[in-house]
Amino acid sequence: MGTRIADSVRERIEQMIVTGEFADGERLDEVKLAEQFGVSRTPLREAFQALAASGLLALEARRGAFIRHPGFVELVEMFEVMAEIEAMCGFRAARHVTSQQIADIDLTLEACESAIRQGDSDEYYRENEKFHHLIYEASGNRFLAREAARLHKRLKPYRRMQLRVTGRMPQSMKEHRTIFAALQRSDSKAAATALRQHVAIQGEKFSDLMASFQQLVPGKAR
Amino acid sequence: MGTRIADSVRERIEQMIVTGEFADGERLDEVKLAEQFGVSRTPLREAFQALAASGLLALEARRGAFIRHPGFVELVEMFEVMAEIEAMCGFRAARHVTSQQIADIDLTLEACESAIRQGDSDEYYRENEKFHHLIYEASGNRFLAREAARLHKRLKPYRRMQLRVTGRMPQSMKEHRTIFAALQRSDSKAAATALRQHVAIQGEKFSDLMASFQQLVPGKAR
DNA sequence: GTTCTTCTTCTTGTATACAAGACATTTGAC
DNA sequence: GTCAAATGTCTTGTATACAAGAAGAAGAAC
Repeated sequence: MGTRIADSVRERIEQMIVTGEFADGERLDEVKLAEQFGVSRTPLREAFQALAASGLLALEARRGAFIRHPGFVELVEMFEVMAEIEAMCGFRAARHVTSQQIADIDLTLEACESAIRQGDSDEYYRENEKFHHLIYEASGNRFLAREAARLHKRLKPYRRMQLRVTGRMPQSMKEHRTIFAALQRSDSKAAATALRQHVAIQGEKFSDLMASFQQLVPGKAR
Repeated sequence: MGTRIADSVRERIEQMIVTGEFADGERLDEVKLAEQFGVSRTPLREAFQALAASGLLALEARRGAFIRHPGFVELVEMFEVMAEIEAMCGFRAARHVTSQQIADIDLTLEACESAIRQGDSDEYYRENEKFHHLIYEASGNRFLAREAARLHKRLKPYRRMQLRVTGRMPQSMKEHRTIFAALQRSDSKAAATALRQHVAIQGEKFSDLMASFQQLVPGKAR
């Protein structure tokens, strides 16, 4: 067994949480889950700790582990921060990006367009993710890149549902092109603004997010 | 025994790490440390996991836990991000700050000045910390506030040594006043700029940081 | 003499056993 | 009848025992 049980358990639980398999505030029973997964409590507890560190779980001393879905307000707050972080990445990327990175980004954009033509939203999603990560890297600040990736991952389930909204894909694509153009001509401010706009929750995106949120976390109005 | 051993152990190790008691890359022996602290391996391992999540430790599968001091480059990168996060807090705080919060901030500033007059750098440090945290809170974005506090804590040891540099305290104080004035007149841009400047590593602060870094993590040039 | 293989030992990863706190239920007193 | 206290059960926190992988040393083959 070369792989760590604790890690695989963590991923499985994480998946279950982000797909909305647990209600908000629900208590996770160590023994039951361990039994269900066919492992002992030790790796399960380690998984709990990791999930708590990511903010998906709240560990209360001697009380247990509780599912902690972000409320709608917190979600909007997170997107607000994400927008600013992405803007920061873009600002720096416009100055530090290499021609190799420009070429890489160009490739993902073409893959994105191909995905749209074929109506393959999963493929679009994957390439979209690559696009953003490439910009994080291009910022030239590796700490920033890691933080951006972390937050990006945290927001994954909500962003994904948003993309399914009709007409969002071509609009998103257009924004990608705007961002790319700004990077190409090393226009820091334009890159930052375009990325901020691209990520920020405003206008109809607001109600789109709200809808996907309701779908994922029903009954948590706040 | 109302407190969790795992937590107290985590804090103790954290303290040991940030005070430079371990060399970079050093491997931490579970058994030895457990023995030294008089606890079993279980809470110690949990502490390791938490420290790894904070980035202070690198856990390599079946190899062990290794001390991971940030290199100088990474440190500068972290301060760069911190500056931007603080700017973001300030920008939002200028719009959302309540009169109660203004009063609270004012109090810490006066405490800061009193600390300077008495040459009490520890007291100044504590009030300085309060000042920044109040601004995080005043941003009105609780997620942002949490993230800012997290990064702030991470940079604690390096900032602290910087403050000891001669003449830094009054300069820092002046900047606090500028920030406060911007908040009072709800000038978002000025608040953001002032905070960015206050936190950013530039000019002589660069060499100050380098010096304190060398002192804390000798022999890690990068 | 060098290199590859094998064995030993050490260390981490996992399971299980034990202790102690928290919550609920029941019983007793007012 | 209601409230409080005590006890019992359940769950988490900690300790220890066991298994498996990795690094290092020793020996054999070339």
